[in-house]
Parts: sequence; structure tokens; C-alpha cells
Amino acid sequence: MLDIKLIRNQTAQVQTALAKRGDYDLQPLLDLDAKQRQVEKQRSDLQAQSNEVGKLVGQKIRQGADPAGDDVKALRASGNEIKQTLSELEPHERELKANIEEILLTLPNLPDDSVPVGKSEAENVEIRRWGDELIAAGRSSLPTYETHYDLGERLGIMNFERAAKVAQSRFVTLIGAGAALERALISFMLERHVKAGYTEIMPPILVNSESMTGSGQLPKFAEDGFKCDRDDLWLTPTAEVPLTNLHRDEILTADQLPINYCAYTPCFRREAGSYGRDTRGLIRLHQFNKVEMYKFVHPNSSFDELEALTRDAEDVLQQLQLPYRVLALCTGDMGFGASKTYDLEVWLPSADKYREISSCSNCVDFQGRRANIRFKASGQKGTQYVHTLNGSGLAVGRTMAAILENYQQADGSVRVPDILQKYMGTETIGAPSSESP
RNA sequence: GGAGAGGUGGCAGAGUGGUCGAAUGCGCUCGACUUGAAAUCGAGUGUACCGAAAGGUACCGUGGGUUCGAAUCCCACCCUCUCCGCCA
Repeated sequence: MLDIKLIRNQTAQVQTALAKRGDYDLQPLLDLDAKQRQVEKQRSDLQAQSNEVGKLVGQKIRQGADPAGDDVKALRASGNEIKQTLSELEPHERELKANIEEILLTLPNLPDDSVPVGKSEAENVEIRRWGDELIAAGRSSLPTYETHYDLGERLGIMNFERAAKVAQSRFVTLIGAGAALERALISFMLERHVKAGYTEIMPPILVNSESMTGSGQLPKFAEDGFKCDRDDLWLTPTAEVPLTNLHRDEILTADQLPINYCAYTPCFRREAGSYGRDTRGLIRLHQFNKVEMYKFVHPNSSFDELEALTRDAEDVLQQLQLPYRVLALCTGDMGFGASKTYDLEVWLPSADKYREISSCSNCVDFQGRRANIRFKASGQKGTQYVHTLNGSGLAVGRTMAAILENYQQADGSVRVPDILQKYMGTETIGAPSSESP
């Protein structure tokens, strides 16, 4: 959520920044704001009068006045009169506030000045690449690449048809080494992040609407979520939701910051509006696993923390020896709550291109304000909103896809990345002798 | 799901219609005493909005209501705890 004071006092700057992301007219909001403040002033003045009358009545009665006498009666009448006016102002003010809130909740975050301006993903800017030589080496050793889903089904480690029978399309069942590889990846990633100073969290993965609003999924993106209607509970689309809301409505102390969390959770997305895209394989599923990193930080350090967060995600890919590149997302491609985002894209040889595998964002105070998460510096007056960051570290299913494709061998088997071998207890998946049901 | 109890400031805990944003204790901050510390004593110690300031307004789980006046009375909801049932 944007700061209404900022919108009020620096309208032109906000307008310019928002224009980089789309078409937003702030005038209706400013009109409502002015009206609301005026009504609030009226109401609070009246309230003061009313309190005065109340006090007087109390005083008189305590001094022995007849509670039914004319003196008190007159006061009661004037109290009633004030109350009459108040009863008209109050709902009006409430409505104005609700309208303002409603608009504020639908405005996206302001892009940082360093974010490239652009309309679509075509205008994202490549920042760096890692592992070009691995791509070249792969190309020279294998003439063609099997897709991860053909490979997975051939080896009997994943099954889409049966998953569709059990649930729907866009689900997968992992079998044997497939399931083990997924689990190995989760363990490896979590252990890596814990070593790097993140505290492991296992949060609820059903969350209420307030939580979905706090992190920015609601009210605008209700269509993307799976909802349990009877309970006001949603299946988390990302661990970012429960992690943000862990500290909702809290006032932290400055010395608690930064707080670094990591969490493995399943994630659930309807993928509304993506019919026909990535219909096969592990790339776009309604349910997938993700290890998420999350930071609550001091406003002064959030952009440094974004660099650190991105490096943490990159380290996972480097340890897995998977080629990738880092993109700075342009204003048109960034998520709703982000002020600046780096995407990591992993190399998928069967498609001969890079695909998103991680997204690392600095939301600055956007979620802090929505979820009311503040901190207080000792000796300082007042509170400030914390800055929050989130990053995938990594999307597990997509990592599995990248491993299967990049590590496939001429004999049709897949070599297990060195770092995962101790988790898997094996060096190869689908060795010629292996059988599957 | 059934029966009962309860939700007050960082914590504990008073407060059942009026001057209560809220006693008291603990904690915390600053100061005094001390070579230093402990102990003791003194002062302070919630959040947000409006206002240049003085000051005003709101908040005692949440939302409504009664009243000149609500932490206190009424209604609804949420949450927590205990017992029973069910259950990994």
C-alpha cells in the first residue's frame, strides 16, 4: 500500500512513478482524501463538545443536582442534539475512509528509480550470466535434448496422466527417484539457507483473507487463488503470504532487524489466464513446491539486502551447476508489490532458452504498511514501517526440470548433481538396469 | 461438534455507568546515591489521526447498539483455555 501522505504531498512524483506501470488517475483519491479530512475535523470537534456535555452532567449530578431537574435536562437535550449531527457524520466518514482504503489497496508499488522502464518482459534487462561454458559443453556432448517431461515419464519418475485422474490437469505425481529428487532438493536448499543465516519456518499453508491482503494478493488477485469458501481460508500461492503475516500488527525493535526466514511450502495457483501455456511438464502446475527466502529489514539497508538475497538464490544454482542469467525486471513486468525485482532464469536445453526459476523482490514498505509491521528505534520517537523482501530459493519443480534436462546423458539416464548425491544416495537416475511400475 | 470459563498497556493484574488511556506490581529508560555494582530513592515509560502550537479525537478481542456519558450494560462475531466427543 502506498502512503496517502506521500500521494497527498508529492502527487506529481507519485503520478509519474505510477505511470511507468500503467494508467492510474489519483484525482478521485485525492478528492476523497480532502473530503474525509474535512469530515473528520468536523466530527472530532463535535465529539469534543459532546464529551464536554457528558462531563458537565456528571459534575452536576455529583454536586447534588437533581438528575431529572431542568439543568440536567437541558444538558441532556444539547447532548442529544450533538449526537444527532454526529450520527449523520459518522457513517459518512466511515464510508469515505473505506473508499480511500479500497483505492489504496489496488494501487501497485512505486518502481525504484533504478528499475528499467518498459511495457513487457521483452524490455527486461540482462544483468549477468553464469555457466555459459556449461551450456557449450552440453551442446557438444549431446546432439539433441529430451524434454524433462518426456524423460521423466520414460524413466517412470513422474506421471501426469494419473495425477490428472486423481486431481486435474496441471498436477504431477512424482515416483521413486523423482519423489526422492524433489525431497533432496528441498533439503539441500533449506540446509543451504539455514547455514547462510536464515531461520527455517514451517508456516500454515492455509491463510485467511487478512493475510492475503497483507502481502498483496487481495483484493486485486482473488481470481488467482484457491479458496476454501466455508472457512475464509486460502491455499497459499507462495510462502511469502504466511511469512509476511507472521509479524502482522507487530512493532519490532530495531535491533531485531534484519529477520531472515526461509520456508519450504507447497504453493497453489489457479493459473487463470494461462490456458494453453506450458501445458506439459513441471513448469506451470496448480500445485508446486517452493523454498522461499524472506527478509524483514531496516529501510536503510533494503536495497543492499536485495543484492544479498539474489546472490543467495544464485548460489543454489551455482552449487547445482545449472547455467542461469539474472534479469532486472522492467516496470511493466514487475509484480504488484515490488519496488525492484531480479528474476533468475535457468537454462533449459530442450527449449534452447532460459526460464524463470526465481524472483527476488524488494517491496520496501509496501507490505509493511498493508500488514502494519513496524519497528521502533531505541531512543527515537514514533515507529517506522519495516521493509520486506522475498525471493524464491528456488522453485523446486522447475529446478528438477532443469536438472533432468541439463544432466541427461547419452544413454538416456540422468546424472545426479554432485551436491545432491549425498541426499539421494545415488549418482544416477534411470541407470539402464532400473525398472519402474 | 457439545458444555463451561475468559479476552484490559511489554508482562502480571485491578477496574461492573461519570473526572478511566486506565490503579498497583514487575520490566524498561533517564537521573541521584556508590570507587564500581547491587539495593534504595526520584522522574519517565502505548499506538494512530487532526493541529504551526496549545490542544483535540479515537483505541480496553472485532463490529454494532443502549445512554448526556461505556473498559464497565445489550446483541452478533472472532480468538484462547478447560472438560466431553472425534481424530493424525
